[in-house]
Amino acid sequence: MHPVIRKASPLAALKSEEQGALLRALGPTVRIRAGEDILSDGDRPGVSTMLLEGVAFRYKALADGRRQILSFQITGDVLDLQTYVTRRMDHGVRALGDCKIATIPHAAVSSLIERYPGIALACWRNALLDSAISREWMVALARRPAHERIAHLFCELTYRLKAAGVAEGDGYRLPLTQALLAEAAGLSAIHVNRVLKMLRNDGLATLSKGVLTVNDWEELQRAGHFDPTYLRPD
Amino acid sequence: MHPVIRKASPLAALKSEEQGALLRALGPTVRIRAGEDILSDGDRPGVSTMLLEGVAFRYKALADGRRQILSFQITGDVLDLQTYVTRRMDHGVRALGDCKIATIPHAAVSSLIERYPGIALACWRNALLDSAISREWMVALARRPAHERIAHLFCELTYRLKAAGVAEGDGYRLPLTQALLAEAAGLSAIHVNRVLKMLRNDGLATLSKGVLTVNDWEELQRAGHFDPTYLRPD
DNA sequence: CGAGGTCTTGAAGACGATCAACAAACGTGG
DNA sequence: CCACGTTTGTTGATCGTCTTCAAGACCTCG
Repeated sequence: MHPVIRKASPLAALKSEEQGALLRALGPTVRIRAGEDILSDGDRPGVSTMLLEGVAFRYKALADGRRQILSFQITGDVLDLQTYVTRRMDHGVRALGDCKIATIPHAAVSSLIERYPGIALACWRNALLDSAISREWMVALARRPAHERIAHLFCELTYRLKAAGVAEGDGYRLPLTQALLAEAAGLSAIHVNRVLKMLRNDGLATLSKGVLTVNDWEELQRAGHFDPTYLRPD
Repeated sequence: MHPVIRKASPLAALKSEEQGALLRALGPTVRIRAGEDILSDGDRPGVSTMLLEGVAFRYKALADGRRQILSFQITGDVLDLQTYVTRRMDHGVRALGDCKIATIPHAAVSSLIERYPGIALACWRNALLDSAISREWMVALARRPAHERIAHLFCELTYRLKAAGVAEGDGYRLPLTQALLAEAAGLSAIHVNRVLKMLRNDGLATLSKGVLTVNDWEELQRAGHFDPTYLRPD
């Protein structure tokens, strides 16, 4: 299997004929450096973008300059299939660490989903997984206290990255600053700092110098009320 | 145009031939009373459900019994096209007021989207609109203070219901209790009460006996930082 | 070595939750 | 029609979580 079609991804179910067609439609690989926008709010791209390597995040900017991170995307995710239908991006997508991407012209998307129903279904599945993650995250933002939110986010990222075969072992590279974590969790950076200290002291997880170390996976899941069911599209 | 295919809905762009095919595929109309589940968490329906009349809401229950409302659905929305792909509901959908629904067997969905690409596209558009609303709501839950959240929610509902031609004038029926509003806004019912009092005293909006009256639309939009762009799929 | 980003800690204050009590509205049955 | 229990709405008081302000330590990289 091509490394971009990572295991456990919605694309993994594609027949090899379909995988080949999809990969052939991809344009050249482009490197994006950490912190750069892959897609900006208001863009009207004529292509759809696939994340080949690295971690990126969706975000919205508020009028006063604050930002809210909406979700994280990992290797193998299609970042803006939506622009194929709606044309205009209503949020930005930014590289967390260094990334590699490739694009597919919307016209090629058209003929792919027309010719290969399996690809259309896989894209649909991908979008539904994103929605499921959004729903779970809405509940966390609205109802869970700070330490549960952070624990839950750590669980989700760890689970997804491991399922994708991108992360291994107890500690893995995750170039997330406390400020970014605050923008994801709907908290202030200062409070994130205090929560991280608690998680560290309690021996659950440690985020330091861009490496997330999960010290007690069972307890971390409990702390974040994490149930991975929503990540398995069944 | 059939009243179910309400104006401004993603389905409104369908050719009349496609509309006819869609409507013929619908099963008999079923009445649902206020407060009843249309779909429950964990359901594996063999049909997809369309909301013909009324307002419903998606929700998730937390382990401790609290609930979070994820979104509101109105006349013409397809409630669980997702089960066509993922089979299992990961949240519930409940009737806010009395509703009418009709179902379409998944097999019929299959042949519809196969035969009429326009229907597939409209369904896709419908799903993307839901996602856009989720994103906006995530920002509100994470970053906006209570009165902005409530104002924003009132704006969104008013805008959508008017665009759909379901609500008219400055006051319209919306059987929303303060407790439910709290479950949607991620607040306590008591605080919702105080916020409503403020909105009422400031002459922005009044929610009383299941009727939402918008007293000052311009000011309400400002108070909620409401920009309807995200509701127009372009 | 200096500069900017990141992390850390303390103190004060705001926003919203919780607790407690009561009023008003509503539906039901007597 | 009234008595009632239940749901919904209202208000006050207290408390806790998280924010904001302020300052300093650490780290990395030119």
